[in-house]
Amino acid sequence: MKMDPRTLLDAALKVFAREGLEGASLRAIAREAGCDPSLIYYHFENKEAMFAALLEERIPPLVADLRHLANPLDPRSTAEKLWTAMQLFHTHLHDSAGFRSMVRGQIVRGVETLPELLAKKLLPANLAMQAIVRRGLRRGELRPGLHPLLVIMFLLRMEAEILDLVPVFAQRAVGMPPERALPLAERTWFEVFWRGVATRPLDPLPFLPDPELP
Amino acid sequence: MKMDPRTLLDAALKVFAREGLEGASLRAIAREAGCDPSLIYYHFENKEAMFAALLEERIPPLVADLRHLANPLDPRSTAEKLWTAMQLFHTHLHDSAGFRSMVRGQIVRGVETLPELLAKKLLPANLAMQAIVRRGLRRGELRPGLHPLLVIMFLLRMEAEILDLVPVFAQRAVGMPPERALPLAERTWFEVFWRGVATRPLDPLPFLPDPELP
DNA sequence: TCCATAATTCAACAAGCGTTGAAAAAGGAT
DNA sequence: ATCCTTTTTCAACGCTTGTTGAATTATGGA
Repeated sequence: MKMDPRTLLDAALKVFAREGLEGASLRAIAREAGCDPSLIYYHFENKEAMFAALLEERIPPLVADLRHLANPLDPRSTAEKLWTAMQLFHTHLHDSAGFRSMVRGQIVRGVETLPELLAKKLLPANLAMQAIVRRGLRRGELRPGLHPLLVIMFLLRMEAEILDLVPVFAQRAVGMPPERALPLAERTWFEVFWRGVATRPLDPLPFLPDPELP
Repeated sequence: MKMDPRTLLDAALKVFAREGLEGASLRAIAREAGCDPSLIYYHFENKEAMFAALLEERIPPLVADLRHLANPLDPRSTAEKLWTAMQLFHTHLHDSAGFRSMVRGQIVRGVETLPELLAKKLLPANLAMQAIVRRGLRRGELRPGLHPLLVIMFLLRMEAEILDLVPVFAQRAVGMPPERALPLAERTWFEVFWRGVATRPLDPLPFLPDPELP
């Protein structure tokens, strides 16, 4: 019947997103894919290798897009670049709740093998983000004195938080379906963030999408 | 030798903070307390009951303080109230990394018995925070149109994030010992947040502590 | 000192985990 | 059909987990 490794990865992604890296059991992944757990070991070295494969699909394209964005010749404003960076994280990682929770959880817990690999892979993304922020500081678009790392942490951690929590909270708390609440939360967050870090917080942000869209 | 349940709770707190609710094993807690795992069942009904006991110690005082703060007769500005609210979460929950990760993790995962109890306990805290935000909106201190729940989520989730991540990142990324990096990050975050949500973002915030303190 | 009760440990359970080696099934070429 | 190789399943190992009932030790009052 020849199982496509793709199917296994898709199943794994589903389970990782629900349960996180440690919470996702091979048996659950196998159940999701409709096969025996041991079959996974025929196609992948082990569970972490599956996760690494999923990251490998997502991180390089994200890094490439971020590098493009950080190019100083790109004439867009720092505001628009940061907004776009946030959207890039959304489009590349929105289905990787397992990834997000792991990055966060494992960083707090200590250094193991996977986060180290992860840190290496994500370093270029971090550098690209820093380049954008430093350029914004030099050009006077960002308030002087802000620590670039804190700026990046604020923007991206909250975006991850929104991706995780808003779909759950939306219906019961805001009374909105997630597909409307998510763009609203992201837009609101970026406005708050940008006013917070900008030298001229009251300048309009014409690149933001219309919040009144149906 | 009569083991004080207090000692068990302290040991549990340590392990919960390191490993989270699911990651913390009874055997690890028992090791930390220097006793047999089964002894825990003599003093507590089960693991979740231990966790609930820890919450029981912390949430009511937090709620009481927040209620005081939300009192409309308290003449302080909305900015100072929100800053104080953030500090209250810090002082009451800074040692409860397990609590923070659980609230976040379990909310995403779905509703089980403990989070439901938790939601009930935290509802008054949520209402007090909402009261502060709505009062700020009425008085024109907060930008009109902001969703109160998003405002609260932004402020407190990032505070939790800072408590979790800054102690880890401080040394290696910002080059500071945590005891200096943490106040800096909190202060910076609140400035960003307040400029983001305030009607007059450029007004000074005289109640903030001096960032240049030794 | 004896004894009832409280406090603690021991040993084991069932369940779930990641993983493995061998057995079974399926597929393709001759 | 046969043979070889690729793919899949079965059964099990060793480990950790939460939990429990019985056995053991400590404690305090008569």
